[in-house]
Amino acid sequence: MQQEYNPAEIEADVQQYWQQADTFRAIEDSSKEKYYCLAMFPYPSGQLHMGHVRNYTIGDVISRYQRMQGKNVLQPMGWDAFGLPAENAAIKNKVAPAAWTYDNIDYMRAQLQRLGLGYDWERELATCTPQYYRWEQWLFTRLYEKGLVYKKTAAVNWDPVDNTVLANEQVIDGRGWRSGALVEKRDIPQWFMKITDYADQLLDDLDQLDGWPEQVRTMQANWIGRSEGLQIEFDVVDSDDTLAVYTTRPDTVMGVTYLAVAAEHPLSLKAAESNPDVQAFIDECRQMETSEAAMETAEKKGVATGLMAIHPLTGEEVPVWAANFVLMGYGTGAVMSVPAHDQRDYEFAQKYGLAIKQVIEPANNEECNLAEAAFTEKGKLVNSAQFDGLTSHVSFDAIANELEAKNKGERQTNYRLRDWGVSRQRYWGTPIPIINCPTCGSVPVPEADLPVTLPEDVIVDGSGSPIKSMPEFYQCQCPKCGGDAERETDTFDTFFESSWYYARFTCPDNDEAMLDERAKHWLPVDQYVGGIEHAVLHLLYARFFHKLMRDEGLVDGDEPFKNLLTQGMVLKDGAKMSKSKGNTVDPQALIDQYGADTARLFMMFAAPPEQSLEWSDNAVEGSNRFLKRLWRFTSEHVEKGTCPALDVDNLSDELKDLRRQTYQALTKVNDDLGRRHTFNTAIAAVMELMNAVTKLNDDSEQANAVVQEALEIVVLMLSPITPHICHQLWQALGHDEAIVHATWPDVDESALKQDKIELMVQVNGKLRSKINVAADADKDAVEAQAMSDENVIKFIDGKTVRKVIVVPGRLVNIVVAG
RNA sequence: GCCGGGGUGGCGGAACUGGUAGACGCGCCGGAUUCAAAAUCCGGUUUCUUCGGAAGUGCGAGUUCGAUUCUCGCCCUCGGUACCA
Repeated sequence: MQQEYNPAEIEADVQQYWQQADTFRAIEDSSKEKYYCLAMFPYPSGQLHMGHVRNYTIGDVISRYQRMQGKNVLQPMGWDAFGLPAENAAIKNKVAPAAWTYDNIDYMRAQLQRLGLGYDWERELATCTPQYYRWEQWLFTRLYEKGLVYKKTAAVNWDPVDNTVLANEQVIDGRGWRSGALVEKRDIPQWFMKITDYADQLLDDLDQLDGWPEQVRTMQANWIGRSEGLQIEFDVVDSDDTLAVYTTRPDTVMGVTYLAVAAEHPLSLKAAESNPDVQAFIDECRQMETSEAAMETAEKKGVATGLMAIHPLTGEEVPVWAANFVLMGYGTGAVMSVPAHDQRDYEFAQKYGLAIKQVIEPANNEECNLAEAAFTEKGKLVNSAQFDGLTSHVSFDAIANELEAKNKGERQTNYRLRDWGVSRQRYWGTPIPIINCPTCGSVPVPEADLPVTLPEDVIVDGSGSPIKSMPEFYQCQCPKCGGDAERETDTFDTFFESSWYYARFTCPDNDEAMLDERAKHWLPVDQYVGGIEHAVLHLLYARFFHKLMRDEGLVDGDEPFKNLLTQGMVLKDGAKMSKSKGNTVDPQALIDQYGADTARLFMMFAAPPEQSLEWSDNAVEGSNRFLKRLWRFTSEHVEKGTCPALDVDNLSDELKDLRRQTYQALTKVNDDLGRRHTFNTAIAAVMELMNAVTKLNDDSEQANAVVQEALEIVVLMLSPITPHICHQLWQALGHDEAIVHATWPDVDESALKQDKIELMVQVNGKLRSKINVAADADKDAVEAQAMSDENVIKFIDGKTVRKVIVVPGRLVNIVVAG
């Protein structure tokens, strides 16, 4: 064994061994328990960043640990290859998005291999290949036939200078990021998926996901936002029009003093024909950003349309206002306003001098001051005619019944969740497999004609998608009538591809079907690992897709991901690493300098996976130092030659102690790796054990045997985290079989036994002494020993003992008076 | 704005079920080794202190024999907010 730790050499050798032995190839084997571990696949942006290193190391550690538990592990890797950055790079560097993407994939694949991640590369896939995306095109046409897909107009951000649609992140302070032009809202026809048809399932099935973090389930439940309420119809004065609004607070309906409609609402548009103020307001609203955050934080503005609506219960006339905070694409595009009991309505009413009418008073004797703010709690009804005196709760049914009887209202379940708009006016994505025929309308591309292949040899110049000006792409015949028709030139939202890749990994080579029996073998994913930023959108869409595929008979079970680990971000100087901030650290430099094992060890040691991780050059050095120490110590130990068998019954106290520490560390690491996924504390436990092993000052043969046992367990415990060095150390410790095939060690319970344990003694909750007691001592004996302790007497002498609390195995607290 | 996290020494973090606050590592300080340095090894390291102790986990209250942990109200910060992935 070499004296010097040489990671570059070791890692190259070990990686070559894995490759030659095809170690990580996953083959379906029903005789072993399967374990499917998946880390969220990367967008091939060019190089790996630290977030990737962290993500994939976590997945690899879990995979290797489970493999040592005897599971048949599947750990695949692929590329989320469609997306905006490829088009931006194409404009900047004048390369086609496809070529840029494939180059990036080649480079990043090599980086992943250099990290020693145990993937089954046979299953690699890239979503930008027709072999992959043809199946989502196929599924889309199936869903079209089922009526789960429809077309409607929806708003996009339009850059009038670049003549292109912008993503929300490309709109900065209301202006296009490249042109600087004021961005406008533009309504265009787009495809939608009826995710709202699955809203109840997506909500209810969250209960099945006990392997998910509670916070993610809560976020998803809030996002879906199921509510029970009432849809109420208002007639419009001097018109046949009616105005529908939805409310979860029918108890406040008697307090409605105005209605608010979206700027693009038909009533606003109608009013604008004769009212230039309304037209001016509509024009102004067209220059608003479409993002929810921008809408909610923008100044609330409105204009009276001049129209009046009739309150369905009181018959009173209330004004109809157009307001910028009401979204046309959400609900009915209109809301009822109760300024006395809704804070936003209150502020709007104050600003425009609209009436505030109290109809709820606090149920208990609380104060409420409507001169200062709205009273938004539930309570007791007042100024509400026949409903006076009812509680908010009881009045729900009374008012709903009354409105239903008058045919002016209907109980309704609503969701905050909106249908999924999947159309993108971009080039680098999956073509939407629809043909628009002047006579037949929208016609799905027949299965035999799939895939609709995206041309890859194109020039992207920032003035819109190239396939929109390629007749050879869009000119076609209608599959129904045979007449001239045009292909859809929009592409899918890239969340489409990432919504089912986890399933395709089970059978990526199948060119006859989207999925086959292997999907039923491997799914669900046993452990999914990825960034917390995907807590809602990606994970919700993937859950939706799983249910769609289930209903097509393609997969079993309701949910795709049994357990979820959401990892935190990698920071430097407290901020997310980004090119614009100039605070990036290149993982390649880290690997080149210290090797993959040091990179992996640092990543796992610096913080628990769910928390953000602060980058530190010094701490990397520390991780490297530990590996060097481990290498040197093992090498020195091996030099001493083979050691005799352990004689566990005749060891010195010191050696017994070391054996106890060894198995205490193993117990801790078992729990940290297997259950808690707190790799940082597992590593700390191993370091602590190594400190104890190093300190042992005993040259006897039996000491050598105890050290051998400890080192073997240390190497086994570390091997999922730093697999290369452990592979070599395992051989040096005298094993012929590669450590990757070794099984996880068992705890020797007899080594953990202790005769005496240390207890803390507190007086009035303050630590005053520590006592050693027999491990099996009863409460009375422990209490007596604590009371007679010298340091304790100092604090209780002459005082009345009120109470003594004995927490077995932990502490004694003596409560005294005076 | 709304939804969900986080805040503990000089720094990253530990304390898992309400029971020793600061494990482990970094940094720093002192020592050994060295002609010297690097590397390595050993020891110390929350703050204050009259050396008895006292205070201390973002801020302010509360529950408890006992609170980093539970409750309420704030402050700061991060993620998401439906066309970034």
